[in-house]
Formats: sequence, structure tokens, C-alpha cells
Amino acid sequence: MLSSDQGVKPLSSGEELMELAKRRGFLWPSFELYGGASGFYDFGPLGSTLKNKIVEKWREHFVRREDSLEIDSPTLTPEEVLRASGHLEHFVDLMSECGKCGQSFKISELVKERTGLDVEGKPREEVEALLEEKGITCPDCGGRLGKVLEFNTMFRTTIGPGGRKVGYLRPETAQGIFVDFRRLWRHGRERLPLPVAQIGKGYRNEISPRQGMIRLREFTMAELEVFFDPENPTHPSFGKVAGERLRLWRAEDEMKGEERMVEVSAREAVEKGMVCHQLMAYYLALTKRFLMDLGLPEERLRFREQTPGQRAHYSRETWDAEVRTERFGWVEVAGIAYRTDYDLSRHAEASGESLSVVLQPGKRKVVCHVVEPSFGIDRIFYCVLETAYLQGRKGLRFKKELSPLEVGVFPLLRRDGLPEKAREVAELLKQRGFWTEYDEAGSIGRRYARADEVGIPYCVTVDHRTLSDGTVTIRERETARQVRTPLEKLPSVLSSLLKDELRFEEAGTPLEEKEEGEEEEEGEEG
RNA sequence: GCGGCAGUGGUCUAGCCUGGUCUAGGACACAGGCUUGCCGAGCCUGUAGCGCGGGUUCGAAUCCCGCCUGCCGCACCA
Repeated sequence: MLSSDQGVKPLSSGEELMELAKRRGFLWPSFELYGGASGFYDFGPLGSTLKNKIVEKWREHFVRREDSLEIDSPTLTPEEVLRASGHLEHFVDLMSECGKCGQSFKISELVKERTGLDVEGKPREEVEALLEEKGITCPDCGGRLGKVLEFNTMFRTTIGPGGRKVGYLRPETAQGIFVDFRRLWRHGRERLPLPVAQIGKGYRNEISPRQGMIRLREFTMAELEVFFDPENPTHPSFGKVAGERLRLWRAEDEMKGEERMVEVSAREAVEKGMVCHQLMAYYLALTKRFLMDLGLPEERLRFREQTPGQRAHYSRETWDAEVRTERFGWVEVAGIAYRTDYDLSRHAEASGESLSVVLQPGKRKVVCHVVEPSFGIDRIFYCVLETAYLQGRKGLRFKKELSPLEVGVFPLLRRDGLPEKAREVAELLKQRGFWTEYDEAGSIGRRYARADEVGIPYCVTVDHRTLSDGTVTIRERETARQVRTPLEKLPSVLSSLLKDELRFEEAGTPLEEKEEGEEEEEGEEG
């Protein structure tokens, strides 16, 4: 079952989508005025709204419904925190690749092995000279090692005057949660599992960011750290998701070179030992529901288990949620990692403070283990945008409630008091919480077309009848059909339509294609 | 980071090879006006560009160098 099925429509070129995104205010290259900077993107006005809506959906799924505690901690992080977490050791490294066989190596380990010297933290030039001097060659084939690359993916800076205190922009939001653990434990009334969320920017100084939004140097991540009792890795609400079907690509199959998917329910995944425990499976299922709620098609989702070599230093088991895109193939949009007690133990050790807790019945003292679902919001944003592009025959088609503009309000003509009335209607809708755009430029057809392009699902038009009987027309993007609805019912009707709780035919009385009658006959007008 | 290709208003593009006639032309888009009685109609007016920096030359969008950005391949993505 290799993925050979065709997309809804081919991406004529990824460029066309990006051109639309740029032109209509979704994405702009950052710092363009000064030539731009690779690995950064600005969200334009519509992009910002869309991104916020995605984040809000995440919050709904992973915070509000789950009774998670959400915090917001600094992005700039003192060095000792990231030393304790292992990031200093694992993010900052010197690498070199063999000129002959192409294999790349961590220099610090190689040098230590061969000479016993510790070059951790030494400048690049010095290490390069050392390699030459000691005649260190490729351990695989004996070939000459090429240039030493600085593999420093954390942005370093100093805090306060004097430049003595070193800090880094955080590579993940998680550490802000771990260091707050004791307060969170108390705030959460000393109960497990304890899910804690954080949404915010993360930074990685990628060596060469490519693929647009897929690899950024600054990105928004949404993370949940779920603390639990290692002797009881269950979730009280597991029953609600136990039947959710999961498409899994297991590490053992990947390591055999087989792209073999297994489709099982969340419950089966645990029972058959495919996923390490119930809590992991619970969040896999929740992740799937979240992604589908953004309008991503089920057949384009899968979970891929990372092989031991791919896993981060803190993880014992990791499942990546992947979305198949036209432009980039399968893209990892979330990672669900079993971090064990790695972080809490490391911070306890480094800080000298105890981070264990006492579980009341039985007074058992434990260091909590952690399951971490971690989402790349920008990548999800791209997937949502691409999906909207593929599904919108003309322009974008978002899942309605996700559309950055929900309703367009137009006067049929720019006279006879129609604009004034239409502005009133737009004002009303804005007050009722709709993302509304008022437009009176050009012909009505042009406005519909503009609205279609950015995916506005419904357009309301004010015409002469509005003035006499207080009704407006609502036009549905997908079919260009129209119904006529009284103004006083408009907010509730639109709200139901946007939530897919009301069929369009039921939103009002259908509008005849052409209001029959004398067109050519009277010929005279003022 | 390495190699190849490329960069002209918001978008697409003509011009570049064979420097001057380019105070850079067109289309679409956008803004204002007229018009317009339901799906990108028309007319008028307007805004706006040679990626950045340096060099060659009497003269550079055009030739040369560096940088930036993008695309493709390699590497990297803990």
C-alpha cells in the first residue's frame, strides 16, 4: 500500500500556491526590504488569523477539553537549564564528513576515542588543526575527513551587562514546563496524570533551511508535557478514544526497509504492544482527531515510529504524526515522545532540588514520567494551506470555521443607499464575532471571485429588496448558490452554516437564477 | 555549507547575448472616478519596478566581482 494515489488536483507548481499565499496576505518572506533572511517567514494579515485559528483549535483539543494547565515561559533560557536538559551537549557539536564515503561524524566523540582528548566547546579552527595533526581519519573507510562544520543549532546570546551570563533561545518550549514542575504539581492539586501545555516560539539555527515553512529557524510550537506515574501509564478518558483507528508505520518495519502500514485501533495498538503504553496511544488518537478537525484528509495521515537512531537524546519511544503533502511528500507535523523521567531527573540532579512527588494513597515517592506530544504549528499551517489549495478548485477552500475570513458583505450596487446598509450589516456581523470583510469595489462578480480566492465560505449581498423587506442574499462559495434570509436571522444562520450544523438549502429561500420579467422592454431609465 | 541555474512595479513578463534610441514597454492586479440590478464587463485617471553593494565605461537593467534571496542536486535536520 505504497502511497501512489493521486491528489485531488496536481500542484501545478508549488510556486503557484506560494504566489497566491504571498499575493493575498498569508505568507511573506521576512525582512524582504533588506533582501530577506532564509528560514524566516512573516504571517500576513490572513495568515495571522489562520495561524491563530489553528492554535485556538489546538488549545481546544489539548488544553480546554483535557483540563491541561497552560503556561507561558521565556524563550530566552539560561545556559544551565539547557545544560541540564542535555541540549547543550546534543545541540552544539562539531561535525565532519568523510570525503571518501560521505559518512559524517561527531568530532568530539571521534577525537576522544582516538586520542583521549576532550575537544568539547573548542573553536572550530583548533579542532580542524587537531584532526590534521593527529592524522584522524574516517573510522569506516580510512578516508580523509573534510572540513569541520560547526553544528550549533541553538542561538546563543548573553544576558545582562558584561556578557558573563550565557543564554540561548529555547529549542523547545518543554524546558520551561519542567523547571516549573513543583509549582505545577501543587497548582494541579497533586494529581496524575498532569498535562501541562505551552504554545510559543522555538528556535533552531538550521544549517541550511529549505522547503519554505517546513524548516524554519524560528517557529511556533505547541507542546504538552503529560506527567504520569510510571507504574500506571493509563488515561482516565482512554475509553473515549480506544476505538480510534491509527495507521502505524513501525520502526521494526522501517528498519527492514519496508514501508508497511498497520491499521489498528488505539486499544489494539496498546494490547499488541505496538505502542508502549496506553497514555502514548491516547495522545496518538487525540493527535489524529486534532489534525482531522483542521480539515486534513484522513488518508493523508499516518504515524511513523522513529528508529532508535532517529530518536532524540531524551526519548525512549517516539511516534511522528506525518501528513502527506504534494510539495514535500510526508511531512512530520508532530512528535509524540516518551521522555521517561529523563528531564525531571536531570533537572533534579543539576539543581540539587528534589523533583519527586509523593502519591497519596500508599505514600509512594516517584519521579514522574512524561509523554510529550509536540506540534509544529508552521508545518501544520502549510498542510492546511496546501489542502485548502488542492481542494479549492478556484483559490483556497478551508474547512469553513478555519477560514480567516468567514463572511464577505457586499452592496449589490454602489448607490441608492446600498453601501450604507451593507456597512451596517458588516458592522453587525463583526460585533457578533464573525471575521467579516466589507467590499464595494468593482462589480459584484469580481467581489465574489476575490472572496472565492481566499476561501471566504459565505458572502452576503445587500440589494434593493434589503431596503424594503429586510432580507439579504447569502451565497455559498462551493456552489455559488444563493438563498434569501431575513437580516435578523443572519447571525444565527451564518453561525450554524459555519459549523456545518445547517444545510445551505435550509438557510433561507432559494434565489431564482434570474428574476424573470421585463429586461429589454422598458429600456428607459433616469 | 558545496555545486548548478536564476532574480525587472503586487503578479507574470519584454528588454540583457550584440551597453546609448529605456526619462524601462505590456498584461493582469490594486486605488480613485464614471458606469454596473448577482458571478473576474467597459471607459478615464492614478500608484508602483531593474534584489543589494562595488567595479569597468563618456554611458550599465544589459559586462565583471562580492553578498542576499529563490529553485534543483549533495550534505545536514540532534
